[in-house]
Amino acid sequence: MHAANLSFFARTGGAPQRTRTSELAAALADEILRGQLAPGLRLDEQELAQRFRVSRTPVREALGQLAAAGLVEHRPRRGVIVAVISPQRLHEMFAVMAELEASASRLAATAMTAEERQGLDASHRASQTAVHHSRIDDYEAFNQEFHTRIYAGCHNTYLRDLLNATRARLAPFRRAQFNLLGRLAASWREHDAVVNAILRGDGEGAARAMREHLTVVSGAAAEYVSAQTHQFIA
Amino acid sequence: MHAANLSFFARTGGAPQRTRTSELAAALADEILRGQLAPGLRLDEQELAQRFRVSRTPVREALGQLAAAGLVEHRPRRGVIVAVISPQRLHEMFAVMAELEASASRLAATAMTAEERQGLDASHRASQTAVHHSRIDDYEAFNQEFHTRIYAGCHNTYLRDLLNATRARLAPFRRAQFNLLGRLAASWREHDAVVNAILRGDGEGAARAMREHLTVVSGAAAEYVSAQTHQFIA
DNA sequence: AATTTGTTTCTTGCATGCAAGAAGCGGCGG
DNA sequence: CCGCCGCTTCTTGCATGCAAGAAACAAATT
Repeated sequence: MHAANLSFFARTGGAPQRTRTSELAAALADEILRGQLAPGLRLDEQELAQRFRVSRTPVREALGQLAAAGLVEHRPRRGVIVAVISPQRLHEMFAVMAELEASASRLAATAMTAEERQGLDASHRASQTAVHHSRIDDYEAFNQEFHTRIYAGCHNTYLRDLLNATRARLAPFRRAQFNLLGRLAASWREHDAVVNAILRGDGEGAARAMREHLTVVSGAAAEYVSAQTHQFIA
Repeated sequence: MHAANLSFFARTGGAPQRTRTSELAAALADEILRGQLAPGLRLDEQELAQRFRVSRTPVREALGQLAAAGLVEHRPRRGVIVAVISPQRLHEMFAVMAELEASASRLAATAMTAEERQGLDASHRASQTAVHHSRIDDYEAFNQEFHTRIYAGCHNTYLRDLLNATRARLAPFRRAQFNLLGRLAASWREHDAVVNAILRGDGEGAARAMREHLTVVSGAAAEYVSAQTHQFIA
């Protein structure tokens, strides 16, 4: 799985117009979101400049933009570190993620086109075989698609931006592939509730189903990560 | 009313540590959010450098951060312009604002402390006199306070950040003081529904009431602005 | 021995310089 | 008369240089 598409710095649409600063920002964001640069790690300007064969200027500009996006923390005159997310804040972000997805579901229930509804339904049905055969990786792909389809279906680019940004910031903490095996069937049933509500245009029901679904998942993930957060405190 | 606190660049907590770049970013964000720099306006690096008596470097860094935050648009090799918000996107943002506030209300209904509930109730009751005397300015202040108290009451700093950011970006379009007079009593009743739901711990009810409240307000504002958006296109 | 202060070194923040694109313009051709 | 092409100029993007602040270290004093 390539995390690059999670990055809101991958401005590679239309007229890409690559500039060193933007490439650096995208590359660093990617490494951070993938967890290759651990939270708390100090990012040295010179070191990065050497590594990417550029001067310190574009490095500084990229770091500044990452700081504005919240991926790194900038202590004036004291350097830049990869943002450290406290367990508290992690819980908050998961909670907001659930709320945002619930909102997207509500909007999607009334805004989706017939084609979008069909596509969502088809994808969801297809995922059922992955459940039957306990193919976790396949299901995970369907799971991604499920959420992405709903993001698209809400027809609200601002909400999609918020969702993608939040999802990206949570990405490093999802790697855990937390015992999805045991939840495969349950997850599908939860998805089913969301899909049915959306198909019948029940926004409120879709929102509630999605919120419940994510509250379960988020809870587990947050617990899991919180338990081992010490490794990030360094 | 000073808009500085609306800016997410006003990182003036703890160790302020002023750096020219951060001051520039805050100052420019402020001017943009106040509408002093019209959307579409081209921001010349040299000109800004002269105006703020600094070199181009901090100006460039500040602009890069504003671009990362979405307040300006960066066309590589072609300069930076103040972000233009289409009527479409404006509608979307208002819709998301309503969803976010609804979520905050839901969370507040269960997370608020006894003191916070008392404070909300007291403030809301006090605002009633402003309605009786049709004192719009007073009511507007209470209105602000009402929303701020709910932001605080949800006990979720990430959600608060999203709310503040969205509210800030919408600020330039709210200036319109759209015929609040006629809505004074209605607004208070809508607030009343939210407050009652929160006080009785009814998250779902609070969310619904808040969403309805904001859908009314947002709709009006969006219409109003869309109608005269041409002035921003140029 | 511990703490504090002075010094050294290293990093950051900003200014400046230079080269590569982009916009504007004049001339040429259709 | 209009459109296209090369040139000029201006702006941006990046590199480099320098000074101020912070961290690290050492020495001296209590």
